[in-house]
Amino acid sequence: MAASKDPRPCSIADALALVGEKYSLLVLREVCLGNGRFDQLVRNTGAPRDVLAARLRRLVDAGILTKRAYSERPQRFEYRPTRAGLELEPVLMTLMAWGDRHLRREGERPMVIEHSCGEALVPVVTCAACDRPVRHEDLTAHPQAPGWTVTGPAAA
Amino acid sequence: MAASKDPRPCSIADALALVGEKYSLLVLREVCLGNGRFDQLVRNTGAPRDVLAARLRRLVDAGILTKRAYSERPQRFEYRPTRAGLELEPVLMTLMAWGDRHLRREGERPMVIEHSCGEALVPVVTCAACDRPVRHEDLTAHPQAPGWTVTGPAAA
DNA sequence: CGGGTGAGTTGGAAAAACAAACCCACTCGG
DNA sequence: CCGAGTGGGTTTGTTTTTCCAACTCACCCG
Repeated sequence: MAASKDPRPCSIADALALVGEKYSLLVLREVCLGNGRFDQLVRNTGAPRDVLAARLRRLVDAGILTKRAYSERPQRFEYRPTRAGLELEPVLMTLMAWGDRHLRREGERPMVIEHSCGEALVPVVTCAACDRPVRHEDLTAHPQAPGWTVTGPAAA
Repeated sequence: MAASKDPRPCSIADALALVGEKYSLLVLREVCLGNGRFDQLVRNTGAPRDVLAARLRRLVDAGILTKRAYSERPQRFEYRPTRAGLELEPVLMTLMAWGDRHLRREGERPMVIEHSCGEALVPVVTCAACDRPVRHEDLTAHPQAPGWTVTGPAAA
C-alpha cells in the first residue's frame, strides 16, 4: 500500500507493485499451466484462501487475469491469463531456469518445459536488435526521467 | 518463513523465496547499476532501513550479493552482485520491458538500457536450442517430480 | 568541540499473513 | 427429502512483518 516512498520512477518497481506480492507469480504459474480454479490454486501455491482471494482480485483488476465461469448452475469459476499475463510467462521461465541453475544440484529439476522445437527449453534473454544474449557488461543505463543518479561503474 | 506449505516442488517458488520478498529485486537493480551503498539503497528503493538490512543479509547469505569494504577507517561498505546475482539481471530487464509495455503510455519509459550493439535494449526470451522467441503456445510442461498435476489445456 | 556522514540497530504502532471455521449454492446418493 | 460433499469464497482472531522515527557508534572535518 505504501509504495509511495520509492523515489525512482521505474518500470521494474511498477511491475513488482502488481505482481511482486507473495504468491502472485505462483498464481500466474498455475494459471498459465491451466490450473485456474480456486481450490487448485490454494493447493498448488500454498496461499491462504483469503490472501489468494485478494491476489486474484488484484490481478484481475490489473488486467493480468480474467475470471470466467466454466459452469453456471452450479456457478464455478476459472481464472485465465490475459495477453498481458501470458507476456509475463517468459519472466517465469527465466526465473525457473535461474532457480534450476543456482538452487539445485545438477539435473534435479522439478519440471522441464518442452519447446515446440522438441528440445527442453533453456530460455536465453537476447537483444531484439542484434540477437545476442544479454550480458551485464554489454548494458548501459540511460535514465530518461528525474530521480535517477547512476553513480557506479556498472552504468559506465 | 512459513514457506513450507507449497506442495509444489518448483524452482520458480524457490527462486521467489530468495528474491521475491519486497524490495529484494529493487535492491538487485540498484546494485547492478553500481549503487551499492546502504544509504543509496535506502533512497533509491524506498525500503525502510531495518528491512533493507534484513534483505541485504539474506541476499548475501544466498550468494546473490557480496559485501565489501570500499574503505577501512572509516569503515564503509558496498554491496555488489555475484555471478549468480548478475544472472538475475535478465529477469529484471524482462520485467522492465513488460512494465514499459503494459504499465505506461507509449514512449514514457523512465529508463532506457543501451545494448553494446548500439540499440536500445528490447529483451526477448528465446529458446537456446532453436533461437526462436518463447511463446506460450509453444510450451509443454513435463513434471519431473511428484506433486504436479497439470490439468489444463495450456499443458497439452 | 560541534556537526555531519555512513551503516546500521532498537522499540513500538500499524498492516499483512495465517489458520481454522463458517457460509452459500448447488449436486449426488440413498 | 435428508445428509454429505464440492467449489468458491468470507469471517474471525492470532501471529508475523512492515513501517517509521529515533537512536547508536565510529569516524572525519573545521
